[in-house]
Amino acid sequence: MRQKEKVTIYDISKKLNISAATVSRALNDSDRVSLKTKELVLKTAKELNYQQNALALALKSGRTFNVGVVVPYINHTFFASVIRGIEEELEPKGYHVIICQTHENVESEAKQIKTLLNTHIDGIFISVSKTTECVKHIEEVRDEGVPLIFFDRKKDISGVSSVTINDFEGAYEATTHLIQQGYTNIAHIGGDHKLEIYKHRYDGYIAALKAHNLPVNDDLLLQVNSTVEAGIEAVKSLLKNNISFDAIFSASDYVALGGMRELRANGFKIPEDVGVVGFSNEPFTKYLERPLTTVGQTPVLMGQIAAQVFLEQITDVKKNFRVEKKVVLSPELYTRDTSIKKGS
Amino acid sequence: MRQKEKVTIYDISKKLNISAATVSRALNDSDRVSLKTKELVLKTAKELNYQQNALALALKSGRTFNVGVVVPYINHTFFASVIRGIEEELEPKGYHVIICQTHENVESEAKQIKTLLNTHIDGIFISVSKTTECVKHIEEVRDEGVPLIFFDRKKDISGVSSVTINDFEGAYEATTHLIQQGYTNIAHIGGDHKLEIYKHRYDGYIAALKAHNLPVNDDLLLQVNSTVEAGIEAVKSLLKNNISFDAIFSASDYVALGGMRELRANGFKIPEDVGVVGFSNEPFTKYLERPLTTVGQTPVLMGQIAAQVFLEQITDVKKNFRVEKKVVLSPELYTRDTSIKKGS
DNA sequence: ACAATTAATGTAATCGATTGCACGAAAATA
DNA sequence: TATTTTCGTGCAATCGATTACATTAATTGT
Repeated sequence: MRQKEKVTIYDISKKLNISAATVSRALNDSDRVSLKTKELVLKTAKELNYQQNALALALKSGRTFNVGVVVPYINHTFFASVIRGIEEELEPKGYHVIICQTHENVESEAKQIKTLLNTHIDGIFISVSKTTECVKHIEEVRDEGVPLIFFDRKKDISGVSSVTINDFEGAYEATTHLIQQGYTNIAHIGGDHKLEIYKHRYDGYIAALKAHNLPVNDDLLLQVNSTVEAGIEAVKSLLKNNISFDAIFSASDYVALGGMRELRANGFKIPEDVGVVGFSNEPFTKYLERPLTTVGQTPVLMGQIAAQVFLEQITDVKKNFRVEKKVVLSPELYTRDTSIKKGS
Repeated sequence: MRQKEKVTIYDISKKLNISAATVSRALNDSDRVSLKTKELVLKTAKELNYQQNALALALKSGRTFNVGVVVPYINHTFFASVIRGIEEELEPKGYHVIICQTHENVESEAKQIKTLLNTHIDGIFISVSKTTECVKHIEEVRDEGVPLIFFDRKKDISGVSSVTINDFEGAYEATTHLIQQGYTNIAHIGGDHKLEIYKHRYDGYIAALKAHNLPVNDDLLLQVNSTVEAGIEAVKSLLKNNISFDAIFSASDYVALGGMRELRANGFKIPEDVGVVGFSNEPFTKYLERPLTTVGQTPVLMGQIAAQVFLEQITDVKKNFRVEKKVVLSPELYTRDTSIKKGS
């Protein structure tokens, strides 16, 4: 099967004995073409099954109607949902979303961004990788004049907009909830503070303890990757070091899952002996044998808003100015079995 | 911040007082350029930070070095892993992967494919949606001469290659395992037979029963969507109709998860009262309070092989012939807690 | 030393669509 | 009727890179 030759405006122009310029104008509904020719062109275009060549258009106009989304992992429900939100908002406007994964690797992130720029996308949405410290590759995007929007995991770069959730608030609420349930010795298994989100969750946890006059115990503070395996290891280390605790506030559902597994393996009952709260409201948390209390982040909404910020931005660019917009969403605590003491 | 003007071969040619043609040839390492100019051009290109304009190249050559991957959901670990495999294989060759979701909706699928074709991708990888019956939009891809490769969920279309797993074998092994564990009254909660994979899993289940002289009971056969909710509903309906069973072989881990939840809610013990086996080896299955027995599908390998088939195909197209290639991978049973009777 | 090669570079068309400018015809105005 | 507008259309350049063909310069052979 050979490649079908595509129909171009020249084919239409030849068939109608008019110039390609007129055809182009007719297709773009210019007011400098007579109604008659317009209709004729439109009819013929349909007959020949004309499809505008996106590449030629992009080359000429500089706009591809493609945007890039860069995330650590596409199979984390949180990111997948944000992408869903972005798609929902941009698809009606004719945009196409190119999704890239970094697997939490800066080099990969830099490479993906470079490729995206080379593909001439109209904008980039990014949730930075855990290993991202140097932000040169991100500043480059800004300097090329390509709209960039951070979501969830951002870096402080001047002139760049972001949509995040109030991680502090989420952590504060989660921790307060545990305290109100009667837990007093709450461990926090968080993530690397290089990522703002983990720093904020940590801060929220600390603030909640202080607000309730509970001591902060450094032994109860851990920083790990957000994987099930890391959760298992974290609890193992707590137990090995004979550190006593009656609850865990984890900055990740995966870590919480691993932690609970290890606790059970060591004979602890949840929530009787140890209360557990996670973060992200991954779908599996709801369906566990004992559903996990967790902080939800309204990811679809986050994506939608990020897309809106992008759309504002591109009209701003046309007007030749740029506004830095910082949107912060509120999280929501889903109270489920793992943090509700039977007695209370 | 204004858009930085890009450096083109004309900028290089002006600076060196040579023609753009020579610059182009030098950059492409043509043997019709003197070594001196070649080096000079390469040096100047580096100095000016020249980046080839992918759009112009694509317009001229017809190749974009972009491929599209169309899946129902990107947040299903199975699909995400296949994508990972495709990326791993194609990235070194300079290809970029555009990921599209259909949300199990044919209309969306057709639209995504149309957009991909319009974006002039070099090939398409697809796992069709559940609702895909009419395959006109897929035949169109083939007819346009764009390489198309099915993975996992395929349709029978002549001239189209595919990479799948042996679902029959996986189901046969899973069912046989349950039988060997002493379960005799095994329900099968499958999926819509419009998808080959579910038909094959059903066939494998039936074949295993027959091979062990067990009767096939229509009451024990259900077809549902692969969601947790559907699993809950399925078990509800079995219980409501007083249909007795001592095991479930589910064609989906999500359904199995929902099913187990409902069983427990009704006081059934797993695996003592009811044995359960899922399908896909989703990561959460391993970390459940009671880890789920399930059939693994080597998705990364599937992606890699699909990519290889694609690469073969595009060289074939150049040679002006096309081979239809059907690769079938072997699944693997992960035996875990939910199907191992304590006594045995 | 002169014709015949060969090597290196330039010219211009091409990929498909857009758009500023120019031109002719028809319509409106004086 | 003469003159100015308005309208519809065409010409040609442009976006950036590639490449067949032409041309010039350098090299070889006799």
